[in-house]
Order: sequence, then structure tokens, then C-alpha cells
Amino acid sequence: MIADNIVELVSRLFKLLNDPNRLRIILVIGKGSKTVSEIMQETDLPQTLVSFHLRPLRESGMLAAERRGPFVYYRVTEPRLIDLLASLAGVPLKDDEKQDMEFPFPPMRFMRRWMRGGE
Amino acid sequence: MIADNIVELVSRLFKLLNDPNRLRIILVIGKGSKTVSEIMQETDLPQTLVSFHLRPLRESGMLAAERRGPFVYYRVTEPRLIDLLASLAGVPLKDDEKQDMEFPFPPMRFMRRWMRGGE
DNA sequence: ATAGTGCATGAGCGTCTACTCATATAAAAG
DNA sequence: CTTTTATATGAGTAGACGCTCATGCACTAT
Repeated sequence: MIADNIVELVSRLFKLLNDPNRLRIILVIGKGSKTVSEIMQETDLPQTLVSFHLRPLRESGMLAAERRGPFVYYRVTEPRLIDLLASLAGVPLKDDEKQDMEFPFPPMRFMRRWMRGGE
Repeated sequence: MIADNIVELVSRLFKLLNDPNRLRIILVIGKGSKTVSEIMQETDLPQTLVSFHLRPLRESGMLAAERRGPFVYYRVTEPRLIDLLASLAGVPLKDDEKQDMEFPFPPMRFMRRWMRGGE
């Protein structure tokens, strides 16, 4: 009764996004464009780990890579994703995006209730 | 620069939702209330697996359980979650919810582009 | 050519996850 | 009380996942 393929699709989406480091990478890129080196610096993750996470994000089409000289620039193909993540969290995710921040839907602050537990 | 705890929280949310069977369970419950037996029937999952998945969903507060006689009724504590999932998929998830379906934000059909790949 | 950055990729490894099996608890029925 | 139905829980297991190390490829500079 519920389209099974839809469930699989949404599941894949969440699997792509459920890792803290992957989220950090996406959020560091934000609505702009960053090189792998910049991502490394700003996330404080080793190069090989950044590239490791960039791969599935790129292959899924969520990120786009463009080589310019020795550098590879990554950008989020659909900037609304940034707003979506911010809306889920119920807060702007970057100080410098507080201005042009527009929630694609009313901030779902209620979701934060479910994000507790653990350490 | 990006609040680290926020990233952890969103990550936990996606971890709670990234399993196909968990999504099926949530969507089968929908905006109503169902017993474990009903969920078993409608998802075609074994009892022990349904209970296994219900636990973290209940403990996180995403689902609420209420015992009535020998049955335990589960419901989604925040029905907007159903609309959220439907919006992410870009489609109504249940035929009988097509009418009173209201997308909490413009259907993010673009996300479906990222959900391909795999088998 | 050679050396030096910037980035990607494959192999290996420990840990987590989804699942199953067996069993336990709760309520109702006989 | 015993049995049956409804649900929960702990232990065990195979596979997936995140990570690191070593190495390879692309581009630039000398």
C-alpha cells in the first residue's frame, strides 16, 4: 500500500546524510564552493577521510566537483538542502548565513526533541 | 564555526530514520494509531523485528506507546513528521491521505535525484 | 625529467547495525 | 492455575560502515 520503492529512496537519502562528518562537510561547503583543502582545514578532518566521504556525496549527485588547476572545487548542487538541514535543526547553521537564511518550511524545532539520548 | 552539537543532533535524527523497515513502520502508523500486530500484518515483518525497531523509535520519543488491554497502540507523536517524509519523497505516501495531505513545505522533489544508484 | 602539491582510490581493520532465535513478561481465557 | 495471545528483551551473528594506511594520479614548478 505504501510504495516500496519510495521507502527505499528516502532511506538512501537519510543514509547519505546520517554521518556527522558528512554533515559537517556539506555544511562547511554551504551555499558556496570549496576545495578539498579548505574543507580539510575547516572541518579538521584528514585529507583521505574528506575524500572518502566526498565520493558517495558526489556519486549520488548531491555534490558537484569541478577541477580548476590543481584544485577541485565542490559545491552543493541544490542549495535548498542547506536550508532544509537548517530547518530540521531549527537554527541557522552558520553565522554568516543568518541574513539570507530562508527556511524552506517552518522550522521543525519539534524534531530536536528526538535528537537527544546517547552520551 | 558550525555548532558541533547541532550536527550530532541532526545526525542522530537521520540515523533513527535511515532504515527502510523503520520508515515502513512509521508510515504504516501514519497519522493514526496501530497495534504491533497490525504493523506486523501491514508491513509483513516478523513480530520480533517490529518490536526491535519500535524500541529506539519509542525511546527517542518519536513514537508513543499506550497499552489497552493486551494490545499496545503506537502513534507518531508529531504527525507533521508524516508530511515531512511525504514532502521529501515528493509524493503522498498513502492513497487515503491524498486529500488531507498538506506539504509542510514545497515538495522537495529535487531530493529524489539523489536517491538513485545501488542495485 | 624531477620534485612537490592537491586529491583519489584500494586494502585492511575494528565497530556498529539489522536481524534472528530463544525466552521472558503481560493480559485474557479456559 | 494453566494455556493462549500479544508484546518485549537479551544473546548471537553476518554484513555494512567509518576510518586509516599506503599508494596512485593530476597538475604545477624547477
